[in-house]
Amino acid sequence: MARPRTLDDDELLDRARDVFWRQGYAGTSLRDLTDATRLSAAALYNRFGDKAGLFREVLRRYADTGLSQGLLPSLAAMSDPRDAIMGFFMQLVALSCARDMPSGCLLINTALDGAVDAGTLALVRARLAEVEAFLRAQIERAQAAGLLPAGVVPEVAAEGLFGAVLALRVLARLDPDPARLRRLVEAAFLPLGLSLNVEDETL
Amino acid sequence: MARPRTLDDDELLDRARDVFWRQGYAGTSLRDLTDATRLSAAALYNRFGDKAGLFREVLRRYADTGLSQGLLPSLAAMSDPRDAIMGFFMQLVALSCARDMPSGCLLINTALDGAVDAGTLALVRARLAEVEAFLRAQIERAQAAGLLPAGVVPEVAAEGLFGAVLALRVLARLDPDPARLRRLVEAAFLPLGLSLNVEDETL
DNA sequence: CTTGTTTTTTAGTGATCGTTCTATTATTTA
DNA sequence: TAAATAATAGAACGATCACTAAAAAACAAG
Repeated sequence: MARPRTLDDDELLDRARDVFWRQGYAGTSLRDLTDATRLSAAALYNRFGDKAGLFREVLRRYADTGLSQGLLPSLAAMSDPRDAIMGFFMQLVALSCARDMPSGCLLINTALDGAVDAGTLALVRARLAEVEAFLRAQIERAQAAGLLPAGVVPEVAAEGLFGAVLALRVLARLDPDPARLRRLVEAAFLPLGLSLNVEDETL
Repeated sequence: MARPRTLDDDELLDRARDVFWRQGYAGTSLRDLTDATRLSAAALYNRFGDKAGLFREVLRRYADTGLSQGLLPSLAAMSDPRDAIMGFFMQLVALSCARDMPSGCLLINTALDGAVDAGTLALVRARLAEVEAFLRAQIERAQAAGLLPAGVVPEVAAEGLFGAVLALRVLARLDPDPARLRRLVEAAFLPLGLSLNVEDETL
């Protein structure tokens, strides 16, 4: 009953994501986005309202596919919560060293971007809070199973691991050395008595 | 022999710094800078060449006054290197909670800003490396004085503390809760057997 | 084929971008 | 006072900014 789209939303958002990821929000122009999507500016505005609206959808999909609908549920389904935690950080280190993707985390980059509006920043905060909630849940699960050292407070331990996530994603832009990133994760694991599986060849 | 400047470089750079700090590099226009400095765009270009050159000078002065010429030497002069380390993080927490300054660290914000050129990014890396070098030097000094637990490797320990710095400055924008920031520092201090002076009223 | 609906492109809007040319202003030195 | 020098402001540069009105294009339903 209507003209079909030449590019579905998901593919469009993925292409726009790569541009925003590499250049930042303010550093990305509508021209950059039309070049990347092969769509006219008017077509983008018809779908997403304005540049900020498109960016918010990009962030939402980035968090959905990268966290909420992908990594986190599959990790949370693991039988040993310690494996879930270690798997999360192994994935993070691997992503931080991947050469075919922009460095760092789009959510964290955006959190430090002064050019984004308050609403978008709130979105970033909420999606990053999901990460900390995941870590806290796994720690609580591990504690209930008696898998953690005595004296571990889940909220505090989750804060510590979340801090390691932040440090990891910033270091990914400053000095993306896999060995260094692994040492940082090891240090964050110390209070929990955990250690990365060094024999994993994906690292 | 020539017309005097209506605003010296230091004051000019400080005003430009606040704008860049709040809005990011790409998010700051020449108009923003002329408004903040009360100088014409041509005057800025006469002094600094272009926007990127001005920004580099802003970063240099930010690092000079905030680190190289201010905090770090005075801390390094302390008799107990553990006090130097603790003082550094106490200062960082205090800065991260100060309401009269833009949140976060200009250097780290810039590190994650995709709109800056490679030369500027190299400058950021170098100045942040000074911080890690300072931490490493204090750890080595403490170790030589037998003030640290056995088995501490200065390079690795310094990496850990530097990671805490990064996490702290990102959290300052995400959730600037002083108590939370202090807990993060305490966690980073654990491997060194250190602890913040909780009775310090500046925190 | 016609109608209705939605997406698309085309072609622009005024505003603002970073930058530069030119002339003026303010000062020191001779 | 005159010449030299540097800093400044004013005015404009073409380019690009985010954004939009209007019409063409591409389908489904009748």
